[in-house]
Amino acid sequence: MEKERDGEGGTGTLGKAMAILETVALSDRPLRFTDVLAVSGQPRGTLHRQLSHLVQEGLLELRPDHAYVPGLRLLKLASASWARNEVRAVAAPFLEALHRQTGETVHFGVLRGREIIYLDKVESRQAVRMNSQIGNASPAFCTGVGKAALSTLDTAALEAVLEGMEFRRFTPHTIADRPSFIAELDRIRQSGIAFDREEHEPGIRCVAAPVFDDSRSLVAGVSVTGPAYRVSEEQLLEWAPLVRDAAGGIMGELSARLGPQR
Amino acid sequence: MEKERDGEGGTGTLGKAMAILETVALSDRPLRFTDVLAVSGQPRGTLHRQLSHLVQEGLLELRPDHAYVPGLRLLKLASASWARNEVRAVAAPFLEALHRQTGETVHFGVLRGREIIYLDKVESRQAVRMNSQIGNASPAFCTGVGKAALSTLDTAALEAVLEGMEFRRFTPHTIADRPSFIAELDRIRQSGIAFDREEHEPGIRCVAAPVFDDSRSLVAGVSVTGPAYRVSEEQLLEWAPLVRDAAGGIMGELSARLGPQR
DNA sequence: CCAAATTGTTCCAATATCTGGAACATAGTT
DNA sequence: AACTATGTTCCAGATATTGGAACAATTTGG
Repeated sequence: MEKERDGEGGTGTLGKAMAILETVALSDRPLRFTDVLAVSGQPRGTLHRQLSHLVQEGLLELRPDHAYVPGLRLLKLASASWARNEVRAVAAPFLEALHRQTGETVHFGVLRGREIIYLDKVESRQAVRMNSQIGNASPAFCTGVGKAALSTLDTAALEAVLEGMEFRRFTPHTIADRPSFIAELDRIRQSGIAFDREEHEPGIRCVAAPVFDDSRSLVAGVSVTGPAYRVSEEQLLEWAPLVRDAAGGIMGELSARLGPQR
Repeated sequence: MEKERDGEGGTGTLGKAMAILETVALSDRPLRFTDVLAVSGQPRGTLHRQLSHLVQEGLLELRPDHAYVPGLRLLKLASASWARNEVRAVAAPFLEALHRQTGETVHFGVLRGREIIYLDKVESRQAVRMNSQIGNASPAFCTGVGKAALSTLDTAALEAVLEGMEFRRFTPHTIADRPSFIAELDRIRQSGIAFDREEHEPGIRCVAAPVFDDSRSLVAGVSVTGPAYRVSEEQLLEWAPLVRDAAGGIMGELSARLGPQR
């Protein structure tokens, strides 16, 4: 058997189980046993038992056609994770205010490694439902919220994140090399505002501000997003102070509410 | 070491990890190490490593004040689970139609053991956000959706669910004993419609219809819910056909879309 | 201010659990 | 029917987990 794989794994059995769970859950199509086998690189017997355990625990479901799909137990757990998230609860009223002021979509996401995980979203005219965006992970380097968040890291922490970051080019405007990206972060630090000029999705612009605490145990961001045909770059500039105020308000409330007792 | 505990566990390491995760995630307050220790009944060293693993995997987070809270990785996984749920996707348009017809809140949930897990919810006038209800689990025996779902089970399956069901009395109207409940299910089978007459929450009424497939591998329900002051029992009766039609529509679409290939 | 108690963390031999190769089933195909 | 691809089970050997006890850090009380 292999000795140690370094980078990933680490948590023994649980880590392997989670790796498989994520493979299946984050795939965009149902995977059959053989599909997972190819990705995981584990021996058949082993993988079979691991998948069985995941199914028994309700984390995966095995459909009659032998395809594995994410299980409902994940939903139950996540609903708790979301409902009890203190940071999200503190931010919510500020997000709603920002939405009323701008009329456009407001996002709130936290940095996790090289990704931004969206915790909340406020937008208008749309049937109410768990937005596909919430819980979604996007690359940090090409989103407004992500760039704002990254701009607050110190040199060491930033280096750790940049190390091995894949600058995938999503649009012609994506900042897709390290020197340009570092220059961009400098501009963001100066102004306290990050722009996304169609860097992640064509036709989508956004203005964002960072939300963080002293120890950087929380690194997040707020943004206002809109379609380019409706939201000019001048418009983004006008909204910048509002976004910065919202971010400031959230930080003030956080230090007041969470600072004392912890 | 203990040999076998029967009832729970079963999946070895993973099962134990999930039990702890659930303890922490579903608790209504942040638990400290000792709190978890008391509930889990495991030795300190063991529990400590298990919690560490969960934290390393991002399923839990350890705050500076030594309190464990649900981690963000759960959100990421759940978002995939929700977005890719085929049944939910099929049901969505019918739920929206039902909401337009009634103007009240529409729920869609699937039966999982003795609980209903809500997969979707459509309601009006409310800021868009992941509804706290989605992913939430409610007892099946006292909700409209739950009773509708249970009414479709055969004797054996129903017995398995009733076995050990706790008929907690949530309101004065809760049907809280087995004979009455079985009689209620008979009525529901006759009419194909379940009512919740303030049985789960005071002041909340609801009318529901079951959604299921031939093999009962899917057992779910749709409902329309409203406050008693606005929604009379006569109103519920008027809506019953609409709810039944929505349920029928979902089932038709399901058998058409999922039947052939699987 | 120091002692005692509480809470959290680390260590390691014993052992339950997981691993993985191979044999065994079960579809699906020619 | 023979063949292939796919899924499932088995068991000796490798590994991770267990749980008691010792250790460290924090809080409480005299």
